[in-house]
Amino acid sequence: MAKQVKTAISPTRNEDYPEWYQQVIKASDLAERSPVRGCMVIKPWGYALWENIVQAMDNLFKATGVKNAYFPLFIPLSFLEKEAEHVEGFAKECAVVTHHRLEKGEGGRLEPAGPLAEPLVVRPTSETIIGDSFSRWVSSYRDLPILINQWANVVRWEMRTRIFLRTSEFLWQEGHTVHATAEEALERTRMMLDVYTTCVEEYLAMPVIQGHKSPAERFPGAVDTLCIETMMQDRKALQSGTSHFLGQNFARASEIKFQSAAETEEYAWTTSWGSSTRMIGGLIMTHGDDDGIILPPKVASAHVVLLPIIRKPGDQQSVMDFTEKLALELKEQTYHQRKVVVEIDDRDIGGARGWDWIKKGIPLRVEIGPRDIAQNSLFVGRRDQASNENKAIDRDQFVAAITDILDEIQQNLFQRALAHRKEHTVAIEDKKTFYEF
RNA sequence: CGGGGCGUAGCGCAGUCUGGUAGCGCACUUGAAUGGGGUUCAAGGGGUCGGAGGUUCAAAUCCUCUCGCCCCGACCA
Repeated sequence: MAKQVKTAISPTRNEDYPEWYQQVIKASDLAERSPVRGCMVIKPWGYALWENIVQAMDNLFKATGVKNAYFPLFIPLSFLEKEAEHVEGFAKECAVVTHHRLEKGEGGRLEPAGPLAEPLVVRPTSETIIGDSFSRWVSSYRDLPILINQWANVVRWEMRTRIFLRTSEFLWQEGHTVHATAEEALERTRMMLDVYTTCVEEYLAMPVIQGHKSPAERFPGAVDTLCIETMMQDRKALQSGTSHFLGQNFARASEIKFQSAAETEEYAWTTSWGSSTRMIGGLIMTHGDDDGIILPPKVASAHVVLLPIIRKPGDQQSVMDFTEKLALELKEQTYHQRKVVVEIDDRDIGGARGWDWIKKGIPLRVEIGPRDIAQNSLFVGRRDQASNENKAIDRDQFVAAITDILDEIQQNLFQRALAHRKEHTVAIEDKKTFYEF
């Protein structure tokens, strides 16, 4: 008799949301905790998801004229001291490198040796080190604008970490631009917020609300910080990207000056904008259900898993042939600039196999047995539908329709998240009502 | 960093109060039977009991210190 298990994940979201989050990640095969405090190991299933997000976002950046570059991991301590408010905000929570050698000490232990003349800070963000380069890249208004992005890791020694949502080290992109006028810099600040909105809504299927951060929440040294927020299933908001108008603050700190057409020397206007692996945390908390994560097709690590069902040894050959031929045809389909990614799972582990893929959030599961082959059909389960709602679909129709089905899932996930947000949003016009609420 | 909880096999836990041969479930390996929703049976492998020091004939268990994890709070640029 099959074990009576109602949901693949325990506890459910309603029972204990934070614990559900931990469990759903464990079951998803996306990532795991590492021996290093607050740091995570991103496993292949999770990294493929990140690569797809990177790809989508990178294309959107480049479409606005942004180019990628790379700057050092280490920032001289003195660089961080240049911008007064920046100093305030970044004085804490940084990893600092003070030595450059290890020596064998007492009892064979390795001990730091060779103190550095100036400590190096592992970048928590790169305004200052990139600003240093910009100061040399800019001398004339003809050099502007400069539109740079880097994909990198950064370290922020947070007191409390949660996998994907806030880790000591995380992967992100940081864009840094330099402009001749405040208007142009402001326009860029808003433009990149729109790019984030597009990416998060169209690829991650998460409805976004744009806004301004309060002065207290503003990036240290910024004149204005714009952000996008998304509502999780526990009805809390998650910041999923920020875009900063830095005014001339960092230009003054880093001496980014240029000669204008009117032959005057002026400080440039800069922006910076970032988004990180936290988006994956948001994705999990937006779409996940009590059976695990649900990956939106446009960024899913894989689109469809084929599950051959072999009952008798004699069926092995014909089922596998049918499966592999189907895989080849599916892989030829293109879904939003990406070839359809197909997994074949022929492990002989019974029903646990299907549940593995449900927990991993793959959009489509296809069971292939002798019965299906006889009828040239497939038994298809969609991750955005109940786990027992599988349907028989004609094989050739499925191949022809797979991109439409994936689109349907993508849309469905977005609409579901949007409905959830609407249901739990209240418009409040005055302070009194707000505090009462 | 403050409050609370917890560290025993890959995961989840019992054993700790009352010191006496290291256990259970799942996972894993092998074999067999099954087979379209977590199947069953059998036989196996795997543990410095987070770490260090102490008490004792004897420590997972008692004492001291320490490290780490989870939740809440502050922080989250």
